[in-house]
Amino acid sequence: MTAEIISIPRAALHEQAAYRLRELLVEGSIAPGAKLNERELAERLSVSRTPLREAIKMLAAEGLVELLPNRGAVAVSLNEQDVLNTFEVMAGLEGMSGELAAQRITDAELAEIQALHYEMLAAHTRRDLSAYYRFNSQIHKAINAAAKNPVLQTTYTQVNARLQALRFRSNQDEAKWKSAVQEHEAMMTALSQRDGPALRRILVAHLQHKRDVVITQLRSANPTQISA
Amino acid sequence: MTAEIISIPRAALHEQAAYRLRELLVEGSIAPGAKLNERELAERLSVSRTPLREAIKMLAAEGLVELLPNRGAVAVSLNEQDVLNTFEVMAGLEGMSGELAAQRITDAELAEIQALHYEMLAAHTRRDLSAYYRFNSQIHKAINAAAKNPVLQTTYTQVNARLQALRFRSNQDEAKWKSAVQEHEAMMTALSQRDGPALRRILVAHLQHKRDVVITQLRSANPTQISA
DNA sequence: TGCAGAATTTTTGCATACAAAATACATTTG
DNA sequence: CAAATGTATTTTGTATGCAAAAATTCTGCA
Repeated sequence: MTAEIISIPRAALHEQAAYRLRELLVEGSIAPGAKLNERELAERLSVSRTPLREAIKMLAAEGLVELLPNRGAVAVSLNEQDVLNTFEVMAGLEGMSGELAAQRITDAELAEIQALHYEMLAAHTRRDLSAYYRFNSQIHKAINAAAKNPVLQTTYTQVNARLQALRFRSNQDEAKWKSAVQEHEAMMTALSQRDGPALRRILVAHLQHKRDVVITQLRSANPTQISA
Repeated sequence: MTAEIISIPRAALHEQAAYRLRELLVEGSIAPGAKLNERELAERLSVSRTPLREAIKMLAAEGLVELLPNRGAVAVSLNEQDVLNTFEVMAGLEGMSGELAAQRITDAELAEIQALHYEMLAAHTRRDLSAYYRFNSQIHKAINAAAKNPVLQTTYTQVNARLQALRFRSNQDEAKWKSAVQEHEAMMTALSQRDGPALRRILVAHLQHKRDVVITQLRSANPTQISA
C-alpha cells in the first residue's frame, strides 16, 4: 500500500529547496536585487534554515544569487554591462552547441526539432507570445542536447538561467519578431544540411539580435541601474 | 594593538572551507573519487560540519564534487568521455577568450604576457616542468583576463578546475613539449597582431593537443575507469 | 568455511539553540 | 532640529543534538 511512497524516496530537502528557489528566481517570483530572508523563505518552502542555506550556497555558485557577508543573499541583478557579458558568453556556448549538434544530430532528433519548429510557427501566427517563447526555448534546448556534450549542456543551462531571471520576454516589435522567426528557418536549413559553421553563424547572430532587444528593453525599463 | 585583527574581518567559515577544500581538490591532495567524510574534513579544516556542508554544496555546483544522496560527497572522477567533453567545452571557451582578448588587450597587458612567455621559455630550456606549468597557466589566465569578460572568466575557471583536479601534469615527451612551446610562439604573434581568428585557431588546436596528451596518460594510468 | 541476516556502529541529513553581526529605533546632546 | 550615541530587535552565521539511513561487524546456520 505504501510501497510507492517508500520506493520513491523523495529528494533531500536541500535539493528540493534548491530546485524550488531556482524556479522562483528564474520565473521572476523573486525579483532581481530582492533580499532573501532566510526565516521567511524557509517557511515559504517548508524547510528549516539549514537545508535552505545549503540550497542558497548552491545557487550562489550557479550565479543566481549573490552572497553578502553577514548580510545574507540577494537575487542577482545584472546591470547593462553584465547582460552584455553574459550574452557574449551565451553566444559562444550556443555557437559551439550548434556546430556540434550539426555534426552529431540524429534523424530522429532533427525530426523532433522540426516539429517543435512548426509548433513555434503556429504560435507566431497566432501571436501567442507565451507559447512562442516556450517552443523557442525547447528548440534551443533540443539543439543543445543534440550536441551530445553534458558538460556543455550544464554550462549552457547555468549561464542561461541568469538571463532567464531577467524575465525580458515582453512584447518585442513585429519586425524583430518576424526576423527572429526567419532566423529560425535558416537554423532548420543549416541543421538539416548538417552545416555546422553555418548554424554557428546563424545562432550567434540570433543571440546578438536577442541581446539588442533585451538591452533596449532594459534601458527603457530603468535608465540607470546600479548593481552587480 | 589588536586593531588589525579587528579591522580585517576574516572571511566567513563556509568561505574559508570552500576555498581550502577547492584547493585540496585541485591540488590533488584529495584524489578523484575519494569520499569526503564530513567529520574528518571538518576537523581537518577546523570548522564544524554546518559551514563545511555549505562549502561542499558550493563545490558540487561548481562540478568539483559529486553528491550522492544519503551517502555524502566524493571528489569528481572523470572517465575518458567526461574528459573529452570537458576539453571540448574548454576549447570553445579558450577560443572565445582568445578572440576577445585579441580585440581588447592593452599594450601593457600584452607586454606582461610577453614577459610571462619568456619566463616560460626559460623554464622550458631548463626542463623545469613545474615552473613551465606555472607560467603556462599564468599566460592562459592573463589572456582570459584580457578578454575583459568576468562571466567568461568565471565560467572558464570553473570548468578548468575540473581538469586541474586530474593532475595530469606529468612529464610529456620532448617532441610534444617542443611543439607546445611553438604553439605558444604562434599565440604571441597572433596576439601582438591582434589577430583574433588566428589566435582562436591556435588556442583550439593547442587545447586539442593537450587533450590528446591527457587522454594518453589517462589510458596508460588506468586502462578502464568507471565513474562519473 | 562460507554466507545470510541481524545487531551495532558510523555517517549523513535536518532541526534547533546559541553567538555575533547588522539593522532599526529611541534617546540624548549640541 | 539634526546629528550622534546608545539600546533593542532582527537577522545571519555557527555549533550541537537527534533521527534516519548506510556501512560494518557479529552471529548463527548450513
